[in-house]
Amino acid sequence: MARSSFSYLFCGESNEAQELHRMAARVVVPAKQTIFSEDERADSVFGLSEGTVRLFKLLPDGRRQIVALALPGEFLEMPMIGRYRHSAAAIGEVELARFPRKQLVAHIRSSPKLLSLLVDFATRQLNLAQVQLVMLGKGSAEERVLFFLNTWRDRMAALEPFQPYLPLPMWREDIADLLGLTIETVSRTLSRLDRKNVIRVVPKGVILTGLEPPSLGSMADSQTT
Amino acid sequence: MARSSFSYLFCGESNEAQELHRMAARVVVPAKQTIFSEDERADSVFGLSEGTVRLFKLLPDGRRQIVALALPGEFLEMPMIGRYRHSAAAIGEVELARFPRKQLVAHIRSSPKLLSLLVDFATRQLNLAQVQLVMLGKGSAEERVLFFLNTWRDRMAALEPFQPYLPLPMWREDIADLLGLTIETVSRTLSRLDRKNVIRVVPKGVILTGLEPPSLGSMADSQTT
DNA sequence: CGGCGTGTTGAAGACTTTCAACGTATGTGG
DNA sequence: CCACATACGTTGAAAGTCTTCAACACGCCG
Repeated sequence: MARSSFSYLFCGESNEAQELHRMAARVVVPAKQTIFSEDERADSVFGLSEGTVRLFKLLPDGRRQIVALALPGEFLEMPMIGRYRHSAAAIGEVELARFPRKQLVAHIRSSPKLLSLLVDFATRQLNLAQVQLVMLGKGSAEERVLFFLNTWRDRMAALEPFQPYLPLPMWREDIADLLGLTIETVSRTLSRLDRKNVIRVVPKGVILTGLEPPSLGSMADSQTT
Repeated sequence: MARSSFSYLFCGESNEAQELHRMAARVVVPAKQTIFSEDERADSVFGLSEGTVRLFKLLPDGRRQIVALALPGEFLEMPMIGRYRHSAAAIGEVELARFPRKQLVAHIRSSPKLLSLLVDFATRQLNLAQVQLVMLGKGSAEERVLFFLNTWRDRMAALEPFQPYLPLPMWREDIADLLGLTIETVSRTLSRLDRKNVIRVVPKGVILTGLEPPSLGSMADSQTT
């Protein structure tokens, strides 16, 4: 099994990973394609092997809020639930592991190890969501953008060694919908940070020149003792 | 064991509830008292038996964001984690079940039933957080207040039969910090909704006169098939 | 009865959004 | 290989919403 497959990333090198892997179908989805939509029956469960996926909710009038950006090793939704609670779409081309839900659920229920991993995963997601709540509730436009860049940098660093060049595979619209801003405000804020020499805005990313750790701690760890 | 104890509310009438109950110490905390603070070592895990608890994060400059309001039957934090990820404070007087964390964790790990319940709980919390993300990111002041009232009404209805009078045990400041607004804006918005005959503002609550279901669906269910 | 914590209302100010125009990049077809 | 079309990004000016600062009202408890 490849080190870059979802099952390995989620479970590590274990029997559980092997078993998950056997159960999964590899699916490649082209950029910008929808993977599933909110309220659909969740007959499949998806794990992300490669690429970035936006998880979002739509309001009746078309407003969109991104609730999370998924990275490799993460489920696109909580697996035990029978209906998708948000929509998912590929940002660039992505590679997914698709599981038949009934089969996956039965397997998870029978494995304390997997249940524990799932609790840890959910805990991590909850932490991420709550930190983002703080940003949306209390942060100015500049704080939100800096928070996003810091968070993104930390999450990327967990996948590959740090580089001053931080790739941003998503569009301005995605950043805006994640931070509860408009694309214009995001653009203006990035420009202002560039003028202040905090970052350098380059195509498809930024170069971090003067970025200190965020004020909310790295919320990536879910130490499980 | 009382029907109103945390263990019963969390597990239902089962052996697991009995065992949890044995492990718990009953603690009563007076109104406004802090229960634990963010970043402290989480040697105890708390479940809520009675009352309302605010879970919040503080920014270095003192700004406060409430990430959730806990109701009876809910853990105040994810139990498997060694350090509190947010602070908790009693709104009115509350009754808690306090568990020694090491013991509780060991017990949970050994019980697939409890692990499953925990996954379901985490899933529900994640859904709540994500719906709130949408509100904070995309909602106007009026939408946020209506969303809060609807959500609160739904959560209360799950505990006791619906009444047109909706008690609001928390202060204006809590509502403001939950919705990412100021107390003045909350107050003005409630007054405006009163003038529009959508609600009637009364001491310690509101009377719902013309409130339709929220636009985001009841996010209380985490159907687990 | 008085005082403090809490809630409401008003007016000025700040920040983000909206609407609009312009710039830049990418990719396809001639 | 260039030209143009389209999608994405940036910038400006006006407008709107929420915040801030301030004053006042209400209610509870000593």
